[in-house]
Amino acid sequence: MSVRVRIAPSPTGNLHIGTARTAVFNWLFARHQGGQFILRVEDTDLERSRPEFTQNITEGLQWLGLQWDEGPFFQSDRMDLYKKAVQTLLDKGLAYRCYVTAEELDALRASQEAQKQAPRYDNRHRDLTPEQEAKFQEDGRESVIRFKIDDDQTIVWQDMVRGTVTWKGSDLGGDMVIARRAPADEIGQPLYNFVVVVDDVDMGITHVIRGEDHVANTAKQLLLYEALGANVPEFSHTPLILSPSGKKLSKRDGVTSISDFQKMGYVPEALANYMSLLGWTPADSTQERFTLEDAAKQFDFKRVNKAGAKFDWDKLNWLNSQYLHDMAAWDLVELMSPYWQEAGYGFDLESDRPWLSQIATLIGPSLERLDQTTEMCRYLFDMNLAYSDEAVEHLKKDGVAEVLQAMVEAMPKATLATEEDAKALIKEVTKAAGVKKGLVMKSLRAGLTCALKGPDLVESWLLLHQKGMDLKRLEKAIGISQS
RNA sequence: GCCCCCAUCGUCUAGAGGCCUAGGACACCUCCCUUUCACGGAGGCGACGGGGAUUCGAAUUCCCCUGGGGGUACCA
Repeated sequence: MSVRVRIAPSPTGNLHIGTARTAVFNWLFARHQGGQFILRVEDTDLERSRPEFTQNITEGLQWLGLQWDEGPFFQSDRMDLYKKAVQTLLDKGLAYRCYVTAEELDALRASQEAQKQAPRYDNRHRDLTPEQEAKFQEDGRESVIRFKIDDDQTIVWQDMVRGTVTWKGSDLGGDMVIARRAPADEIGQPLYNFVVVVDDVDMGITHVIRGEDHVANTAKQLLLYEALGANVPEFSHTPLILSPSGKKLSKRDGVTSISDFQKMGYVPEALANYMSLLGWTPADSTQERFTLEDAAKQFDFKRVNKAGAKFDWDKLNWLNSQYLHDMAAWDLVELMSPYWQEAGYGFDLESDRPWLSQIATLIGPSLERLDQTTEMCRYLFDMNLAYSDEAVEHLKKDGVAEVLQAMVEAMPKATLATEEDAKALIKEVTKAAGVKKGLVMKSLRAGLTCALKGPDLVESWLLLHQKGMDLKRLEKAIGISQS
């Protein structure tokens, strides 16, 4: 039988990194097995689900390179199927209507808590007589539908990452609600744990791969498979991504949605690479950089960890920088240009092509995240750029104005097309002014780039020269130097 | 409270009884390259949570403790 897996995000927020990592594992497994990867949007919570989140999720998955083979399917389109399944359980006597009110339930929980007992439903309406039920209905009580859970049973499954997992029926909290409150002659909105099973069965899912936070759900769902008379899939519960403080990563931890990572200038290859490394290692554990395709070739749950992994920005940044450094100049230009545009820099992708490529070659190796290109390249675009304090301090030193003046005078007579040209000119001015070369270099850097740190000076100069920015900058710098 | 799970450098991890004086990567430190900053290169620092047990031999097996995490909805 061919492998079928799914990612089942809930559109109650943007694509979360935890969901994305689960998607990565599902995708890798599907590809490794030559199976199908299915996208199912779990929007049974009508209150919290929003279409823009669905869009964010699908775009994020595609951006990461996690293309699905089937879907997206929406649970909100499949309500009839679920209600029919609820009815089946009702008919089989495996589920029943429970008329307990929210207040009664609260009271029950409060007393359990007071006695330091685990909160659980006491199954009080499991065996209502027809007369009792009629009475509740006459009183106008609505009902939820509960699935019977036998306290005495033991639930066992072989988890592909955790091995044998055992659960006691009595630790499942009593008979579980599978459909929300509704008038007693209707079936209310079916709930998560139930619809998941109906869908996984209906869609022929062979392997359920999800986060460790779902283990208790799996125990409940296994009972539902049995009740529905369906084949049980394999389960894999992957370790969670933890915040640097060690807790399950949540929205509270700052950047957690894939679209935020994208905005910050992470490339999808790096992020996907990093996510797969969080909890999985290739057979050759020294191999840290790989594409999703390469990982898929050898992906195996035997090499997935059980312990949660803390999210480490440093390592992600490093991986991202590696992808950036290896990128062809023009590819990098295309990724950086949106940031330049946003900053209001003037350039033309067509006519400035060679110039832009040179910029990419120059700063590419220093780039860790794409968004850094804005500040890193500002001196190449912005004539109103402010001088750094250090640069001003240097410019005001004795002799600097003279050096710059000598350069300004020598420049119009020289050609500045190659590195050699620039170096020759520096040498010439250094000699004529009778100063140390270091002073010329530093002054030039301050005058030309408005800072004391930055990319290679000569290369930068050449780039500035092409746009006629060098002479203007130096003249402005002389003004500062003499003020 | 109750249930379940986990436990190797600061972090991600390799390790499935002798190959371990515990390997790699990130971070950090030093040096080299470079009259700047990065990049790159070469080194360095740095861990088997504790206690028992099994064994000739344990990071690797078992038990207890401790610590951490997850779950405990008419959310997903």
